[in-house]
Amino acid sequence: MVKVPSIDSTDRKILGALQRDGRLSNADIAEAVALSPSPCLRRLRRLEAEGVIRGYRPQLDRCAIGLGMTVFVQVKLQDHSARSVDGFEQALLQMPAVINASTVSGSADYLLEVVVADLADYDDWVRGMQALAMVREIESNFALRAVKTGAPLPLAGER
Amino acid sequence: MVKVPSIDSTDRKILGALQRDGRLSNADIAEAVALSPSPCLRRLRRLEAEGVIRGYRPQLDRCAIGLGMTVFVQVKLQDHSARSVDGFEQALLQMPAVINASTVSGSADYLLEVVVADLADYDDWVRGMQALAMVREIESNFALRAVKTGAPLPLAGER
DNA sequence: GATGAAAGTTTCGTCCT
DNA sequence: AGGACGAAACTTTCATC
Repeated sequence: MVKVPSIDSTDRKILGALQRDGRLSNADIAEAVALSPSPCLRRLRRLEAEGVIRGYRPQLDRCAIGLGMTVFVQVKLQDHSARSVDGFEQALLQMPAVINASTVSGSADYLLEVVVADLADYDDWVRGMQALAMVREIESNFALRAVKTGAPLPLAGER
Repeated sequence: MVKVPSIDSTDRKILGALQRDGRLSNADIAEAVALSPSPCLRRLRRLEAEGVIRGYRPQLDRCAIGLGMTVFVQVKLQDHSARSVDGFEQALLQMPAVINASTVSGSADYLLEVVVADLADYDDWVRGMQALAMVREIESNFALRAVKTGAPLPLAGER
């Protein structure tokens, strides 16, 4: 039997409050969800311990820290041997510019989100990627304008 | 002349510490960057006020909150009239399932990241998207396995 | 930018309902 | 499982060097 954390409606309210402001104190969360601080803190710690909350992050303005360019990169591998797959994924994990990576359905094997300062920086990064023997094909799609970024996850039956 | 927030190396250290733990107290940040709390707090408040730090968010386990499916959706519009573009983007902003959206180079106009509970939920969402008159084409690429998610932004000259 | 002190919060253990 | 209380720890803010 697999462990089912089972999030109830109060937990969802806590997560919702935290998504609005991730630095809310327990007292503030408790007030927001109409609970007293004690059970609220117990729930919060449980959510953290069970991994529902994996951590906390500041949302940074990429341009302000010199990362003006976001690129979505589709990658196809030469083959899907364990050696190629593991080697490639290991390489991804060691590239700071790659902030998100998934295997995907469709014609590509991987979809990566890459952040760099500028085109020259991206060129450097692509060369490093092309140097990997297991990489067959790389397609780059540059983000031109952010329309919606880092929206909170929908917690209810929202669509 | 545009405002240049000008982030120095100490600011970058502060942002780096916060990216490791977004709930760090000012005292802890100060210790991590080898500064006393007073100037550290001043810098932190400045970074927040200038929008370098746009907010704080918990990193949630999508599966644990019932969002087991992530889909990358490429959308082409019928035309690029202001009416179509504005209408479409307005619609995106009102869809909770769309957590990221950018215009992109390449054959598609937009790349969206959509989170839903399951295929039935995604089908519902796609129908809503197809119902928009300005949408010409939708291509869905399902995330099969996350290799790297929500990595911290590279702050130095990292590549 | 550093230091030190005071005031205000937060967290957490414990007990009770 | 939620609520209340109290103590300890911590954070922030301020004035001063």
